[in-house]
Amino acid sequence: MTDTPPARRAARVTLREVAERAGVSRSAVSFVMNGRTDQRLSDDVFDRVRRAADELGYRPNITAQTLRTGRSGTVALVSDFVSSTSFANSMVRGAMQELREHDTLLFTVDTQGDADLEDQLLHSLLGRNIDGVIYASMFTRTVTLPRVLEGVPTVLLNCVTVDGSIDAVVPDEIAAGRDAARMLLDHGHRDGIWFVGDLPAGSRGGAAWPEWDPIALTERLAGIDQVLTAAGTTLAGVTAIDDDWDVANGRRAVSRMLAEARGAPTALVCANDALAVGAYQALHHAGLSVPADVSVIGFDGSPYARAVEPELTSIALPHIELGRQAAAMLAAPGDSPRIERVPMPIRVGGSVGGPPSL
Amino acid sequence: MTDTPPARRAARVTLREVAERAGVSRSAVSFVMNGRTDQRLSDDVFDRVRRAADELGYRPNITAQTLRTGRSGTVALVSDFVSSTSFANSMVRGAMQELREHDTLLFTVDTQGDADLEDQLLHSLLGRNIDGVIYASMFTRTVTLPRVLEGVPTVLLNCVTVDGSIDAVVPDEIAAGRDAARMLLDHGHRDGIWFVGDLPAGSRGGAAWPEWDPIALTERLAGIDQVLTAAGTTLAGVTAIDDDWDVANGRRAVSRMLAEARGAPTALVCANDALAVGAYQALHHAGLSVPADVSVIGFDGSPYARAVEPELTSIALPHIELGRQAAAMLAAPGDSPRIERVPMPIRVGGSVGGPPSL
DNA sequence: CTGAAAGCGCTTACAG
DNA sequence: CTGAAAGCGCTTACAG
Repeated sequence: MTDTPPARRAARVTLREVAERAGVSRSAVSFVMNGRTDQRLSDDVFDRVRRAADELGYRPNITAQTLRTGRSGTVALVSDFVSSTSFANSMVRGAMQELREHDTLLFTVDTQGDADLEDQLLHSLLGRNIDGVIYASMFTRTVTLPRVLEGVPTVLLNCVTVDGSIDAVVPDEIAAGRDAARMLLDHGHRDGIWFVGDLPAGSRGGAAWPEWDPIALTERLAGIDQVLTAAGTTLAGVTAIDDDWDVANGRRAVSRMLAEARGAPTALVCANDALAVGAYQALHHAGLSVPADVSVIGFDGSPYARAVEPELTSIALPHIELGRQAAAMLAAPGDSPRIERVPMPIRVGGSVGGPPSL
Repeated sequence: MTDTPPARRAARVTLREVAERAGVSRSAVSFVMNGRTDQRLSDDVFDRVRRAADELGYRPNITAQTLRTGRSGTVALVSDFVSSTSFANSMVRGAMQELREHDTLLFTVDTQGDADLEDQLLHSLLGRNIDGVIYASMFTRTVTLPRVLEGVPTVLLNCVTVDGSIDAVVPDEIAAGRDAARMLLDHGHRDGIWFVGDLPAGSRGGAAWPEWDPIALTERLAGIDQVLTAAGTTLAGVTAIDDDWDVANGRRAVSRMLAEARGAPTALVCANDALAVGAYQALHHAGLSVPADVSVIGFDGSPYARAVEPELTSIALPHIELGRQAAAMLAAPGDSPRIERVPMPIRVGGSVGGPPSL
């Protein structure tokens, strides 16, 4: 972008020209354009200015306003991968929608998890007088807020700081775990419920991002445990997944589990939809059908859920709503740090039924 | 965002302070910061300025630079739905990556196809002195460039104008169609090749966006026709899809087709991956297996392709590369309108084999 | 009720 | 080789 000529520079009408045409001072035009009725300008002046502005097609130079006021009507969504990958991307949509209501435009920036790049981008954004930052993560996890953001209005999206000192919006994973367990109990399952997708012993956050600490898994399991415990039972087992939570690993893990498990499972709760699809395949190979023989629940509400037959019942990540609420929080600053937990809706497919014994 | 205090306003170091600390003029600081060696400043001045800037943690106020120069180091990706939906969203990623190389930040804006909203957003962006616009569409189609963009450096992403007068980057759909056909011919298919996914007679662009004119379908079919014709054969048939190109409609259409078709198909080319997944299901219900009885090819390279067994062979939309090239084109303006056709890579799964007769 | 003036933080001819 | 000054297009006390 070094040698492009400035966009439409010559053509733009300026406030001064509006003032001249309307025969008033520049102050008056400014007041009218900003709808400041507290200046008790005459109706006549209001009309003349509006007309002149319309006729000239005047559009305020927001850069100049920003320089003067320090406010840009601009916000940045800074994330690791959110805006550049399909998964989780709807958070951007939610944020954009809400920001529209506040006449605020959105910068979108991904750091790929690179701290230097992040620092550079944040400085670049701050140099443009952004009014605030939505700091987002693709996976729900704990983060450390970059130091540059101290003093900058910031809301965390899909992540939290360890001390909970920063406004944050996260999915309600514990409730989601409870919902999954409750749904299975309601269908009559009890002692044959397995969880598919624990991390390999000793690891945190999966192979791809070993240093990350995903709280989704922990909380989903916690929610499930709560409900099962209250019902006087417990998970029949938990199967680890070696690497990524993808279809092939799900198939492999469930095949192994079916071969090894004493007492056939009646239901599988899978850490995400891709694993659940793998589970479908493993069940199919074992001659078991969903949901007649085994019920399956996934998490995420991803396209995977609609790619299988019967469609997968999945507890969806409310990405749009997460994004929207983060933007709303940024727009309406509160005093104490707020941690908003957004409910995860259940997308009902046909993958949950009663246990085969009933 | 009306009542937030300006971000870090008080804290920012200004060029004047650097000048004072270094004991030089503001001009000198400006020249040093912009690396202008043509001013023949002494090495001593250079050093003193750099040191002062470092010590004070000086960061130029880009808003002020923009006001002065008319250039903001900022570009907008304006689209219908690209940045707010998962599909096609990787175009944003490609654009961001390329823009990084040019120290340019990206505004992201979706109009939901609403012309008024689009107009409003474009004015808002232009008022912020953006240097250029990437005008993108979720589906490959023809567009009319908004009038506000006349005179603004613009590159079309995944769309073209009817007259081809604006720089554009689109996937090479014709070549993709050819590739699909050639792959099937290479595997020995010939007279049993069906296409799944034509529009219902008389409609354009699908039920959801009736006024749109998707060129993908036309061009894919054209490419297929070219190759089959050259090989002395032709499509055995084309099945229409009523509404959206989704899994359920694909299943229904292929079931119907299998029931009605004279001469069993040996291969299905599906207009997108979701339809292909539906085709898998229909074939399965009919007791046919992929690829032993019927080969299947999809388009898009979406997650659907990995949700089925065997994995679907799909001709992928090169979203990242599309975005990257659009950004590169914007950064390096050429004189004549350029239409760049980006190859669509074949993601080989296990869904293509020889026809059953071989 | 209205207008002249200062100033936001830069860049860049221009004079010395 | 360096510095003082104008100006980008606004907003906003301040004086009238």
